[in-house]
Amino acid sequence: MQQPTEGELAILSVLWRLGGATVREVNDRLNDDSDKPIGYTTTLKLMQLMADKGLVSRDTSSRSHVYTAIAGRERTQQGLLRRFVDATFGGSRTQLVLRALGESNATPDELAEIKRLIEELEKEENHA
Amino acid sequence: MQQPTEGELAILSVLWRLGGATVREVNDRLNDDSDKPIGYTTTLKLMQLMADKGLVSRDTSSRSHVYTAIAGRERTQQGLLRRFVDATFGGSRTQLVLRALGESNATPDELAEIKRLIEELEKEENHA
DNA sequence: AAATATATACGAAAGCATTCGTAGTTGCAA
DNA sequence: TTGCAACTACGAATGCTTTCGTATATATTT
Repeated sequence: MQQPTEGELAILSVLWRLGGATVREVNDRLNDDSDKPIGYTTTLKLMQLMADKGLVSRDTSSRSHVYTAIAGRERTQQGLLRRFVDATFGGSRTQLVLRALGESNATPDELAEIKRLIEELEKEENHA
Repeated sequence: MQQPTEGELAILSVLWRLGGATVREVNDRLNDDSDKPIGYTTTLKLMQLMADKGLVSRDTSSRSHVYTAIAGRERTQQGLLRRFVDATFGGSRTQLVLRALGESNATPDELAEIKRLIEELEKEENHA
């Protein structure tokens, strides 16, 4: 599965949230969040290209085609994360985490959740 | 300070390691790690553009100009991280961290270091 | 039925990063 | 001093993503 570009990722994010959506719906969502408005045909074109690449499927049975993400969210995030860590932190996920936590405004709950995960990982270590 | 592109970041990484370096030195390093060789003039051009953008400074007193990073490593990583988290994890650093740790091969030492950081952050929480 | 709104399709332009060819310069070695 | 090696400068080509204009078809409203 090919990695999405930044524009494609924005569209995938909407599809992950909505499940399935028309170009109109996606384009509206994109323009809700966004500063600079994106033209309808721009979104359409991008989604057509994504269909060609296999990132999304589409149901063309009604006039307004309904698109659905094929690319999985976790898998896609993992792939992008790998690229980013390689380029920016020399491949060290730990460095990334340290930098991310260092300036995050993580809430106590979030910190607790991360700590819990770490403790689980440590348990796995011990079992191995 | 403008964010570097991916190619520029690769060059900055070398400069951060070496302190100051000529185009030849940077190009050699890039081609050490890399699969696909990068032409000398390609690196030269990129570094010239970086000088224009203020990402690096250069000492032109000798024939081989010596380049030095102006962009700081931590600051640059922070900036790139923010962009990435916004695009890929909807701005949630916590999500990023959870995903990064979930599949990392972090060593026990690294896990311990992250835990230590979290505990420090929790202490700060309490003080506030 | 005619006018209007909303779809898809698609070529092409625009924007940006990267790559390279080539010209011209400077140092060094034969 | 002649020639070769290494350097800078820079225009231009390439490649990729994004954006948009326009043609065309299909629904909906008046």
